[in-house]
Amino acid sequence: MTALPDTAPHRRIAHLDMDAFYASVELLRYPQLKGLPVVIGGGRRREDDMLSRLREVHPEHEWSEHNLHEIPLAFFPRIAAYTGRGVITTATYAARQFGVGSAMGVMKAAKLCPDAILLPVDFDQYRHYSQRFKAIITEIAPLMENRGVDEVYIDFTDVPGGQREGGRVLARLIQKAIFDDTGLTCSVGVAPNKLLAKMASEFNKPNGISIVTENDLQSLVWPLPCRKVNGIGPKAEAKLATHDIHTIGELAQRDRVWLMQQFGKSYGAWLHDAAHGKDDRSVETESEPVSISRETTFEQDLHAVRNREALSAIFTRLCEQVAADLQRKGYVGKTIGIKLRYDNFQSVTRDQTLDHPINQSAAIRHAAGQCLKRVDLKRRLRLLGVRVGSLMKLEDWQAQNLRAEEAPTPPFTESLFGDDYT
DNA sequence: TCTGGGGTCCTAGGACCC
DNA sequence: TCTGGGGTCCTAGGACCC
Repeated sequence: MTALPDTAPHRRIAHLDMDAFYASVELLRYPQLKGLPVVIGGGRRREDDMLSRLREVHPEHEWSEHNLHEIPLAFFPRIAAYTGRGVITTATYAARQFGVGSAMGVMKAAKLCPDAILLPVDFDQYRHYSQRFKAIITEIAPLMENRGVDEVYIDFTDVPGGQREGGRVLARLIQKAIFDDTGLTCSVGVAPNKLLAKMASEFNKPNGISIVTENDLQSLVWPLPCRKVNGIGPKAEAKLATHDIHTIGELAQRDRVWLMQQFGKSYGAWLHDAAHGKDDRSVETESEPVSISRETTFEQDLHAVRNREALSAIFTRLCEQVAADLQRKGYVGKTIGIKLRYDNFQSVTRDQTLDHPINQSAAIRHAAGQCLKRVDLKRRLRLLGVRVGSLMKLEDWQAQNLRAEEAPTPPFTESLFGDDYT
């Protein structure tokens, strides 16, 4: 029997979080906004056509994508001019000083910081930079898990240099490689698992690194509010507070069985583990989507009868968008559902599972139309959504179909399902 | 001047089956 | 007069995350 080498690597998991990602990408295009309060969000309907306005006012200058950095500040839209229902996606650190933060309504932010510049979201641009920084990471450390556009987990354990200084050396290398290529900064936390790494990446923002080991649990993690745990949201926080549990340390002191009685077997046990820094989830490099959906909040609330035509057109468009998404990504799905939100913000969903998976807009619209018949349409609506779930790869479905020698599903045509949502 | 859009996962009840 | 025990699938809602 051979002894384990005494150099057996410690599990080292990194969480990397881009600093104010959307806003930072915008600052690369518009460096003249550096240091100013800038807010990204609001979405749709942005009279953003700064270039055409500039060409009118300053025709002596050749305005193009190449001199965006010369656009005078006066030409940037101010948040105070905004009217609509959007929320904020990101704010620069200068804007955060005013108490503006993500998920806040734009209108509320306008009150807090009326001089802030409001830029619309530009997902294509963010996706582009997202792919770039992720490609840089995987060149250095191939085991990377996507957590959305601006976050990843990375398994440092077996990467050369990943153990040095607890991961600090590799974290610094990755930070530098990303900055050299994109000009963007990020914050990294390295810890024995994802849970702690996620918390650690927040310790030194922006452009920071923090290293956490098992021994740091009591000193660094236990004093934090429970809400800092990824998985404890506003509801759980409030319920914990009713039991006089405010910090992770206070949570850790509670009896496991008692937590399971109060919060349910599964969540209670998880709370107990989390408070003790336990988490054995691995870094997953691949994942298959479970559902694909599209939804939209209307500019004004709509009524099913009085705004029937508008609603019907929106409904059709959502179905077409979902179908296009499915086709582009190569999926079919057999659970078709709708979601709507009433003017009082209450949401309801209905869904229906078909015999066969589909990806055609007309078929989706037909099934979703059936779902729509099962909800109360007397209240005014503020949101409508269409979802396709129980997904499978189109190629798998086709292969399975051939094997079963089933008759091919009849082609769906618009004329077959011309009926609308009532 | 309230409160986006895209997801995942969990729970819980009922249907249905063996 | 008293009524099993799994298992899986479907549906609705809700918590949470980025």
